[in-house]
Amino acid sequence: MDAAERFSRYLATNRLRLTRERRGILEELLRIKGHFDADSLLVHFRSRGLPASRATLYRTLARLVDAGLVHKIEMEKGQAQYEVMVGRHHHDHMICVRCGRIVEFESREIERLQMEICRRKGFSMTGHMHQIRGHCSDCRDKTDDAKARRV
Amino acid sequence: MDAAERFSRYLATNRLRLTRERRGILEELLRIKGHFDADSLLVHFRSRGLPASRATLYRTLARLVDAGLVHKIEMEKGQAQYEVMVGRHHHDHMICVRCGRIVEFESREIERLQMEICRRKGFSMTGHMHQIRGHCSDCRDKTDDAKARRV
DNA sequence: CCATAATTGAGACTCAGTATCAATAAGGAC
DNA sequence: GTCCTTATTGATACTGAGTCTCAATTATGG
Repeated sequence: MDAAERFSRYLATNRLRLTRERRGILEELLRIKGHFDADSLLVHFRSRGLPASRATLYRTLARLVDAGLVHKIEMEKGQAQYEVMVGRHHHDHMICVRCGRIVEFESREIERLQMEICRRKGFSMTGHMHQIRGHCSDCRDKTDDAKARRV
Repeated sequence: MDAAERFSRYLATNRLRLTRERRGILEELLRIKGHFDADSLLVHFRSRGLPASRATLYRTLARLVDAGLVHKIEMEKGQAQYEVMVGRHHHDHMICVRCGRIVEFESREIERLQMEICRRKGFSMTGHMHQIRGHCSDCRDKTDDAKARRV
């Protein structure tokens, strides 16, 4: 079952409608790789004359997240980032506080420990957010250089 | 070394000044247990006639976070939550999406795995945010009841 | 094709936090 | 203590990211 099909079914089961805008947005998103935010997506759409207002983009992204086709990455500040989850499985993110680079990671072991913690505390998990903040390999080197020069 | 002393030293080393407002805010925070947000803190201060404007509260909280005396919990939406970290060590949070309850957890093992992941990816961690979202024990029961009734 | 209800888009609005800037007040030098 | 420099404060304006409103439009089921 492909992404379009999955979205159709999601919409149908929720008594929502498959509109031209929704179809267009999903179609275009499937072409995008990596992370993006809602407003740059709007610019992208406008620049190609694709139909979609700001409101509709935000609304459709929320639907796609709900349908499990897109993942929203809440940032500490600034705009949320999104990524298409078609053909990928769950992962978390390391975010470079210097250059903004987002590096993915996954750990079965951490996921398992999380479940275990929830079980112990009587919590039923619906989701989680695990972000590691720091300097990516490139920026770490630059920072080291800066330090070295300063000494 | 107590909290006031730690804050003084932090301010001194950063060429910042220990003002009446800053002293008062820290003093009052030390009385508070649990989690709180900036605006309810403002209401609290106003109701007792303590001196502090909204701007100063936000600014001072940022300083206290920087000094390591307070921890800021970025929420998915709505206001950030804060908690005083004096005499406590690091932990992460489970947040009930139904009632907003915040439950703390800690896992040496997860911390260790995080470090390991960073090492492997050449990332140098400056911090992390790990939030588990779901239903707390109370709300889970309520939800189950609701489901049961619906059937 | 019709009726109904969901959707859209333009722009107003909200919310949480930040910036501005003149008045005030620390903190160090003397 | 007095003076000087510079940080701080508070009232308020502003910002950014996202949400809401509502009349016009359009998908869907009958």
